[in-house]
Order: sequence, then C-alpha cells, then structure tokens
Amino acid sequence: MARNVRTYDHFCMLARALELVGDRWSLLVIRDLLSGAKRFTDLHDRLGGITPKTLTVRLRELEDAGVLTADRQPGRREVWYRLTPSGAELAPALDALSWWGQRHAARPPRPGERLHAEHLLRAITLAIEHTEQDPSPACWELHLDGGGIYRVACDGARWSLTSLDDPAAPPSDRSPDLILRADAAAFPPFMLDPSRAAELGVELDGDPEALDRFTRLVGAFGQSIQQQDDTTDPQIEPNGLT
Amino acid sequence: MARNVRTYDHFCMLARALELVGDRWSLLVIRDLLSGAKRFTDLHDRLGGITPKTLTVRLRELEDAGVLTADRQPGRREVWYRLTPSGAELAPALDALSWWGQRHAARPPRPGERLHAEHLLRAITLAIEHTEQDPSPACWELHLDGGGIYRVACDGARWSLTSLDDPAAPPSDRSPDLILRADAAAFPPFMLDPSRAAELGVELDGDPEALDRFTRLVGAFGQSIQQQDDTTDPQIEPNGLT
DNA sequence: CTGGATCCATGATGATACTG
DNA sequence: CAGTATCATCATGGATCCAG
Repeated sequence: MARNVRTYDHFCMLARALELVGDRWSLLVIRDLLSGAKRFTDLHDRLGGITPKTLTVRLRELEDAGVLTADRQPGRREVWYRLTPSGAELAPALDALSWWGQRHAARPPRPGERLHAEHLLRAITLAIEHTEQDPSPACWELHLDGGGIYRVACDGARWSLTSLDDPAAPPSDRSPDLILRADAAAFPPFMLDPSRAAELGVELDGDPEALDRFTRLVGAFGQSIQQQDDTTDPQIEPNGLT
Repeated sequence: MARNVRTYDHFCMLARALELVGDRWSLLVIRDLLSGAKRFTDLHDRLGGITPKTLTVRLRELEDAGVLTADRQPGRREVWYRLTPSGAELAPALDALSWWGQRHAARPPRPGERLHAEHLLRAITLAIEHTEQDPSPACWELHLDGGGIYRVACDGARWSLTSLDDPAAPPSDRSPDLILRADAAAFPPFMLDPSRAAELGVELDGDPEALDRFTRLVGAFGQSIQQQDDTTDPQIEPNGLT
C-alpha cells in the first residue's frame, strides 16, 4: 500500500490522531458513518463538494488506519463502508467538536449551503443531549420521502441517531412513540420552524406527550439557530429545552 | 483581511468547526496554547516541522476565527499568543481526540521523532485523568533546565497542565507537594522510565505520599507506552493507575 | 536576538469528464 | 454503483533573507 501519509513526527497523541483522521474531509466521512453504514454514492451525496477521487483516497486511508472497513459482498455491486469499533470510538471527539461549532459558529443556513437531513438531525440530537435536563426515553422514527429513514432515540440517558437504511442497523429496543413522514426537501425547513408543518406537508403521528416533547425540543433548536447571524458569536444556553 | 478560507458549504456544525480549526497544524497550535500563552518562537520550537510562513498564516486565521489573540505590548518585542475563552473551550474536543490517539495510536517514540516535555506531560496528565479512580488533590511543580517550568495539578476532580513561563499564568491555589528538577533533555527518558532517575540526574523532592503517587502514576504511563509497538492496536486499560 | 517575509518546488485538492 | 483519468489550482514545505 504505502499510502502517502503526511506525518507530524511528534511524540504526541493528538498529532498521531490527526495523522490518521485529520486530513480534509476525513472527519466528515466519519461523521456520516456514525449513524450507520453507507455506500460510496451515499457518502458522495452527503459530502457535497468532495470529488470522487478525494473520497476514494480518504476511504482507502481510513481503511488503512483501521477506522473503517469496506464490505464488498461477491455478486453485489454495492460497497458498504462501515466504522470499525476503533472508528466508532471517535464519536465523543466529533461530538465535542460539533458542540463547540454549535456554540461558536451556529447560524441559519446560507443560500447555496447544502442542508442534509442527516446533518440537521445530528445537530438537533446533539443540542438536546447537551441541554435537556433529566431526559426520559424516546424513540422517534422519521420517514423522509427520497431521503431515507432515521431513528432518533433516547435510552433515558443518552440520545442517538441511527440511519435505518443501513442493512445492518441495530433493531430498536422499543417501538416508536412518534412517527414523522415528510418529503426530503420539506424536512429541513420544517425542522427549523415546526409551525410550518401543514404548509410543508409534514405528517406527525404519536401519543400527545411525545408530540409535545418533540415540538418543544425541535422548536427550541430552531429558534436558537434562527437567532444567530454571521456577526454574533452565538451562545446556546442550557435552557428552553428542559 | 479576506483570508483564503476554504469552506465546506455544509449546514453542519462539525463542518463549521473544521473550517475554523481543521487546517493542518491548527489544532496543534491550539494544543500548545492550552497550557498558557506562548511566543512565536515558543510555538515554532514545539511545533517542530512547521515553517514560519505556515505558522504565521495559521496564527492569523485563528485570530480571525476568534480562537486566539496576539498581545503586542508597545515597547516590548515579544508577541504573546493566547487563547480566547472560545479557544479554551476547545479543550474537551482536543482531549477527546488525544485520548482516542492514546488508545489507538500509542507507541514508544521513534528515532527522529520530536519529543517535547510539554507534549509528554499532556499525555500523562490525560492518561491519569482517564484512569485514576477517586483522584485526590495534587500539585507537582516541574523545573526543566532549558525547558521551562510546568505545574501538573489536580483539584480533587480534574487534572490540569499549566506552563509557569506564561507571564499571566494563574497562581496556584495550593503549594506544590512535589518538586522535580531535571535537565530538559533528561526529562523525557525519565518520564518513560522513572527508575532511571539517578542515572539521568533527576531530582525529586516532596512528601513521601506525593512521591509515591507520582512514581506510581508516571510508571504506569511509561509501561503502557513501552508495551506498544507499531503493529498492535494499543488499548489502555483503566487499571494500574488507581 | 524575535518575528516574521520572500521565493520556489512539490504535493494535495478541485473541476470535469468518462468507464467497467 | 463505484470509481478513474486528466488537467488546473491551491496549500504547504524548504531555504533563505530581513527589519526592529
């Protein structure tokens, strides 16, 4: 193999980590695999802007680094990329960086900025995780026409985001207490302003308590984003989501 | 200004964070400022391998990003670079990445690899933080001939690493219970194998309990590093440091 | 001396098109 | 679906030089 590994040559664990996952796009590839395995084109779609060549190179580097594996089943065209246990352990680091970004670089989407449902869901899940006091269990199932199926769940302590399109997605340990159906294109604007549900054709079903909690948590996130613009240093306060 | 900011154009808080601090060398600059303010040449020494041009560009970018500030006191030649509160809040993210590196990419120093006392101290502090059960307060002061002065301290819950060469270093809230004096060159080999203290001319003073704890914690770290080589995927177990 | 700036070489990334 | 191929551009490294 002998891939072109740019080193720092420091005896430093951070430098070592960055040699493995610090290249441009690498952490974003890992981000998109945290919710479950993806195919090459799934990743290419979500990573809008990356060229196929760079994506190929990154996938090979991360495979060499032991962070992900490529499942190439004989007789199937598709290649499913999946995090190894080592790669999955990067979750706390990505969450910490994302949470920093959310507090210091949040702003409403800009025109021309790609807005993928999965990234929006990750931001909301992270905000809830960091701000909701005394979380109770939850299981929301989101069916996005043309955008896949996701599960956002809380086990009573931690929240998680899972892509149910991954053929090996772990089964739920509880049935959904809320189901959302929406067009993939309508989903992001809805999440940023849940009051537009009817206008955007978003269907919500579930028991009243779950619906109320969903609307409250998502609404608080949307407001925290809409309040920010490019000139302020945003600060998300631990309130409003309790 | 209009610096050349390479964007991802994703509505994603991780991508936003990486646009600010994800360039090559950026997180290592922040790492070296976490222990206190540094001058240009201090950073250049610790970042061995970075060119002055790249360091200049990174410092300007991070200043624009609000992560650090440059103190240029009139009448003084030195420029002291210091993290802003926003920059200091990156500590959990850097710790998470470093800890991942320590568990998945640890190995003894390679020939030709730069081994700076500060980076070694950061690795040890992090390992102790993650593995010691029920930490009690501690305050170690390390005087390195030609390598500065550091304080490694525990307040009873969290460990910290502070460079006492920073003219604005926060005062200690307790007097040191252990003082180490060593030549800067002798310090890294000593930390990786504390039994070589006499041979390397390292002086240790303090009360017996503190000395015992220091030797135990540092010894466990050194062994966990020495056990690794480039072929194994290291795993640091939460034991031996209790 | 510190804190850079300048010039050039090279490697990494981007844009676009195409293929097994 | 999962990449390659080609070309252009940009970021980084290496070496040297300079002003306060």
